[in-house]
Amino acid sequence: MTNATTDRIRRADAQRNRAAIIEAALVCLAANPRVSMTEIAHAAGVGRVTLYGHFSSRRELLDAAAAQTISRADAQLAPLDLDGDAREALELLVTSSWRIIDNFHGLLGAAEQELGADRIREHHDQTMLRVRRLIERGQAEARFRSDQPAEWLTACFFAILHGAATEIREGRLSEDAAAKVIPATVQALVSVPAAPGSRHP
Amino acid sequence: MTNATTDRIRRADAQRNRAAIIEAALVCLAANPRVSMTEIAHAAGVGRVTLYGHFSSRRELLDAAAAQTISRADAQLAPLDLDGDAREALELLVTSSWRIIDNFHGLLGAAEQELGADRIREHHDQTMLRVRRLIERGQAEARFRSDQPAEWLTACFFAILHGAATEIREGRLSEDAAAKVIPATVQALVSVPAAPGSRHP
DNA sequence: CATAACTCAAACATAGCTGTTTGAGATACA
DNA sequence: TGTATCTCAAACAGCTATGTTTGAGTTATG
Repeated sequence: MTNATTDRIRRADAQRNRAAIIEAALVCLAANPRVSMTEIAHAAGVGRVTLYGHFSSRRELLDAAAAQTISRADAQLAPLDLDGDAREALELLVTSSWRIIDNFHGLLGAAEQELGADRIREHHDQTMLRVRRLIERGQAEARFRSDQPAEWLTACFFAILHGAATEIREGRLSEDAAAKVIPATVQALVSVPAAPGSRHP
Repeated sequence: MTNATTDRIRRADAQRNRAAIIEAALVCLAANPRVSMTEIAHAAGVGRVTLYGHFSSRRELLDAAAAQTISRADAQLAPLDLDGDAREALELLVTSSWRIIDNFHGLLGAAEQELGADRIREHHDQTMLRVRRLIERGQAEARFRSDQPAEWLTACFFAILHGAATEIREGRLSEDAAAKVIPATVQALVSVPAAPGSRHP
């Protein structure tokens, strides 16, 4: 089984299994960045030897999973126009990205142990920077709270997204409900707080 | 070296080392629930054999770390009077607990691999329930937003606290700054949002 | 000061995981 | 249908980490 073969000439079953392995890797890594290759194989419904037949090392599997995640992120995030109203831009970003950011999280965790996994880190850094820039712009325009550092608000953004992914993974939150609460929660995070003296109804 | 010996009759150096090992375990587990015993020993400034001299297994060390965390939590959280104004109660809870909740997080992660680590899970569940009850009360009193499930707001509470701990651990947030932004962020999470039509300054 | 407690380098055994090989059976495809 | 690809059980090798033992040196304590 030569891994240098392009997808185009793989048999149907090999293609299916390869895709299943990558998907299983992303799911398992999100839950546990140190998941074993045996578990990933099992989650993909293939044997361990088959997994190694497709990816000769953990590193190679991580790279393939990263490439797929980056490709998906590029397809979903790059086209986003974040130049309009900061609130609406943030909501658009949240709505488009919350599912995929959890994949980054798992891969980043795994990448910590694999020296050289620069691509995934760099891509995630770009995403973080993008979020941060948007938050900074919202602050400059007084659309977002500026009493807290943008860096902290960015960290909160990701914390909430990952928290949501965990809730979904553990069955406590449905995807439908998530699509509603996540954007609202992120908006709450960045909203300018009411004046200290004002009372809420 | 008999581990059944009570602390009272341990030599001073043994007491110091034992405490250092537990503390190192909590710190290391918070960063990585699967940290090796070798790393914990190193972080504690002792040899691996010394660690095993004090704790005959990973499980025993986890239990001791859990016992200490529970004891600290009890000392710090149990006396809190959460019966007053929901906003103030939540702030009190945040201010008192954010440092210790990260210890629970690491221990819970480690506990996932150790069947029987029920005490730490149970204690954490109690804490979660306590937060959730408070949030529910705040919702019932219209002091907190009720358009999102209390369960979700509880998850966000913990996500923010853990996010903060990570930021501190990685040097991006100082403890001083954390003491300011965390309570404000948690308040933002639960605050009743402004009416959809109102505009912010 | 004498002695017990404590520490730890070195070495050992074992378990679990990664990575590899082999060959028979299954699957895909022309 | 023939053939190449693909899969995987079984087995192997090597590595890492856990848990254990030994004995010499260090530290604490009465």
